[in-house]
Amino acid sequence: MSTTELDAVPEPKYWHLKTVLSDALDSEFAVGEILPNERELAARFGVARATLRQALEQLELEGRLQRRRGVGTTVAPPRFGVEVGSPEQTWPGSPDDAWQTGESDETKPPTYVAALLGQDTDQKVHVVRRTRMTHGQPVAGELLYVPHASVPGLPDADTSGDTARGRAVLRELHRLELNGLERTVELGSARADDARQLDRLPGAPVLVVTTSYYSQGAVAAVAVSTYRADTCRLTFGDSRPEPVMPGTDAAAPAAHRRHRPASRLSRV
Amino acid sequence: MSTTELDAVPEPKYWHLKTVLSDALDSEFAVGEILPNERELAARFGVARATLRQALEQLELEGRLQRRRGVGTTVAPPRFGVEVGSPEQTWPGSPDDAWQTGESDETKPPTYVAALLGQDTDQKVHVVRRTRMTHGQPVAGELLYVPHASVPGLPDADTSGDTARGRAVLRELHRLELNGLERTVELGSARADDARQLDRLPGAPVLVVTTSYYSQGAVAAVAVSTYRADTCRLTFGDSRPEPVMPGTDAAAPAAHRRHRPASRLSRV
DNA sequence: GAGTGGTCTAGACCACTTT
DNA sequence: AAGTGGTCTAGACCACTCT
Repeated sequence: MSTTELDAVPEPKYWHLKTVLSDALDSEFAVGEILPNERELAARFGVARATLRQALEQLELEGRLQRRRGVGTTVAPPRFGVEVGSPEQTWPGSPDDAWQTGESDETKPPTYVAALLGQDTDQKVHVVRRTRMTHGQPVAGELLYVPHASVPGLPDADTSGDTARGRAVLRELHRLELNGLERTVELGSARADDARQLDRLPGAPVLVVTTSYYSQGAVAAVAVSTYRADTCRLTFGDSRPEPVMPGTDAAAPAAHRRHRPASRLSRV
Repeated sequence: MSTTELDAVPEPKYWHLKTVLSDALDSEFAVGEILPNERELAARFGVARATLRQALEQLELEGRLQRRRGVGTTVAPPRFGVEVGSPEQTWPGSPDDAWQTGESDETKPPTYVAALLGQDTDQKVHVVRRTRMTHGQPVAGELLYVPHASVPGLPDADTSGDTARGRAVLRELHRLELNGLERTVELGSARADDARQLDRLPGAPVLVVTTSYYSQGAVAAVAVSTYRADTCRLTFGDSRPEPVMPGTDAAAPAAHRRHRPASRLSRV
């Protein structure tokens, strides 16, 4: 079996493998279909399992595959577009937002959050856990940090781990005027708790969105959201010059919510 | 039952290793310092090199380390914050933007770009290559796709691979009115050409930002930018609630351009 | 219990950079 | 030439999900 071509360019095997597999996915497999298992695939391509896995890992990173221990490897559907930056700026927990409020707690924030909030590290804040669902699947987890100063009306009674308390924090937060917000997006890997929440293994790649909510010139709250990087495509509707039409379902420019906007990573 | 449940959780070695290394980085190493080589580290921790590498890979993914073949592994500086979504919406190539215009070409766009542009796949468009530099390092590469319809004034003379032509395309583009834009962010892996441009190996993780520029209700141009995920933190200055005051320079909330907002991935 | 992906080992050689 | 990280192998065992 002369392996055809390309001895001139010492392309790594796993890289070439990835290309071959990628093509095969486009032409021979349907979404949701299960691939042959790793040992079989490795044998079929004449490589060690570790090499085969290196290719699969990349394809999973690109959202083309989904692997689950004990089950198998399946062809992933195109990534969801999850809206992160809607033109109308609202506090977290607004009636229309896609998050489910979870437990609330009261702890010292991590240093980088304390820095964003402009307060000392040893000062406790409210922490509200939230989850974002799409198509019945959890796509993101969030920790919302709210300093006591932002929700002065909240009684101190501490029924920790209570979802009712989480809702109370959000309700109090809404009394403030929202003066703007700022976001950053970076790559991270899922901590153990995030991973569990997202139905992934620890270390899975996530997109970390950090949002600072401003009120009266100060940071009133900080949200750290971790989105599954394999299944999500974050969308920002910066957009639109026309008069704001809140409530109306995305009167955004047409032609982009297409049938299946093929990922840039698929075959052209 | 009677025994403590501590060993009930078999944490993977590489995961534990990563934690140990992460702590060591914070306490014993300075930015830029080189670590012992992989064989030595593996021996020191009593694991196989592959296992050690699994931990290093994660730390690199999180932007904590930087590895270069033939050189060694160094402690990475905190991620840059690169502004992606400024409040003032401008065409690419505006005088203040951070991009260097490169070669221009004329080819068929990939299918997903054609879809965004709302035109057939076999129809050629202008393609302008651009590079974004920060601190003397390339942090992003971009392909800007401009349909002929958007730049009717451009002569057809094709001196392909010319940077002057790239600038001409941008200049013509600026004649249009910009009516809004839309962005998506997703995780990808660097193609061979991107990798070369970003001084990384193919397959390196990148943040892919896709921007659709709208003019008169249609998509006038599409930019696909790939940022180094290991070194970049994308920032979006969504911000600002006050009545829209175009032209006025972002009266954005202060206190957020801090000295060095520690990454969420560093020790708390 | 059978089958899957996840972890781990102990080697080997290659591609690259520096000396 | 020496030293680094990058690729690859051929095994082994573990954790998990199904039936």
